[in-house]
Amino acid sequence: MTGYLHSSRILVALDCIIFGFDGEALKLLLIKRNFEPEFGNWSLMGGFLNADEDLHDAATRILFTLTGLQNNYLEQLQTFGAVNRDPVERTISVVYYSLVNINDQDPLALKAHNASWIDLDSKPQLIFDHDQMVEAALRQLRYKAALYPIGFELLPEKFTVPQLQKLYEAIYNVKLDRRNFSRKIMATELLLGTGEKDATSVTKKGQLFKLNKEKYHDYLNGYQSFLPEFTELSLT
Amino acid sequence: MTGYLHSSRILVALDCIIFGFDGEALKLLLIKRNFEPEFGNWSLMGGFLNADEDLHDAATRILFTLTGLQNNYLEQLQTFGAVNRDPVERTISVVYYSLVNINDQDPLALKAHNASWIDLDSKPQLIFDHDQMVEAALRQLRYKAALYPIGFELLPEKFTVPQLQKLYEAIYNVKLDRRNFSRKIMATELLLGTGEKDATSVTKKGQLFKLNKEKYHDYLNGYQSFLPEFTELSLT
DNA sequence: TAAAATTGTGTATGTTTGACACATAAATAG
DNA sequence: CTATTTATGTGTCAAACATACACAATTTTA
Repeated sequence: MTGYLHSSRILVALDCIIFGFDGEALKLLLIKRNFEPEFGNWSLMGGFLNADEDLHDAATRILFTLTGLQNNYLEQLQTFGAVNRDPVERTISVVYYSLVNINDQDPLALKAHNASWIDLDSKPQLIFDHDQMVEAALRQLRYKAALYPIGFELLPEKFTVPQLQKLYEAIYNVKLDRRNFSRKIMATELLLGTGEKDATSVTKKGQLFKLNKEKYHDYLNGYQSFLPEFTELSLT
Repeated sequence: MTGYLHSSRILVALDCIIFGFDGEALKLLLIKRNFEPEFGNWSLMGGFLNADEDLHDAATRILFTLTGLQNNYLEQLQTFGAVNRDPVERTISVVYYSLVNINDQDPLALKAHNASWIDLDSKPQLIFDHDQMVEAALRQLRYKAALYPIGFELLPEKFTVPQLQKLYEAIYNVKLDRRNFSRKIMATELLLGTGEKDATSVTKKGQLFKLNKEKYHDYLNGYQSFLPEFTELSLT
């Protein structure tokens, strides 16, 4: 029934949950607001939809503005539309979440927006309904990462199996068995050995792998499912 | 960054995908439009968000208007926001999907809106991007019904195990083994026997069950997962 | 009254998960 | 430089689960 003339045109915002991983914990890129409203409080990065702009393009723009990155994993999450969610003016917010490699971002852009990476565990209270948005994003990340190998989006191009394991442990907040995890991952054929060894880590032993792009896209397109057992984990 | 004054206020529509089940096939409640634009073509039921109305309330209102039903399963799916998706005016559409018992609706409301139940398999082409919406809704239904027992929302209060099986076969477009399905379902403890037998079906033998509401809510809240093996099915 | 169809329960097999042992290589402490 | 500690890579085994298939009982249909 779209297409009627109608009087209620409404402000459409976008907010973006940006996930990163530093090798130990899941992190969020948050903004300490140096502008009104809610000056001094923490929030997600956001912006408004322009009249001549696709929704997804707007999310891409907002992400680029903050991180300097353009080709990240970016997926629409949900739209928040309670009447009083923004006290200033009725605004609905289309929420996206993004997975980025924490090393790739533009530090100047971050500084300019007063943004910093915060451990998910020690997240401050956010403005408006942004806490609910983060909660929903984490749920979605957990679901999605169980069926599709999107976790790799959070890692650098080359990584070790234990690094990958730590990532999944951080996402699902569980301890996994090294041996079983390794076997499982290797069986997916998603990892290509590079022959190199990890030089950055404290312990130098891990073999560096990179992603098998072809297999990766097969999994993304759903021809096979990734680690379905994680779908059963209680998501506390 | 919500809260700025900003000039781009945009028309916000809602469209609703309504799933039903007639014992054999999954069905959609669709509208043959007797109004402009796109007069004579098929579309989803939709409407516009009022300025003083929560998003979810608006979806509930639209569903009620068409079906006369108020307490159905109703979940937000995704927001569609391509610039030219609606040729009349820039409109973003927040899409909801709903699961209803096909016997419970108000026939007068359906008539008044020129709506009818159409087999998913023989769906006509819909206006604008509504075909994409239906596709996304089916994907979501398949995902959700694998982890949560929301399929029951499509059945009458009392039903037989074979009826339930047919529903899952329709949702996932597969053939399931009677014996294994029955065992699996009984193990969930979601079914309470009523002692009665099915009088309506051609074959009168099936025992009628009803839903164990308590267990049902446990599953919905994610304390256990339902039939996770379906998450692995190829969703063609 | 017999045959066909549908429902309910049982059993066997192959696969996968999850728990744990051992060997090897690298880093660290003395 | 050597021994100890730490982290990584591969292997085995039992329990749980999915899958395939057999048979009995009841109702419908011919």
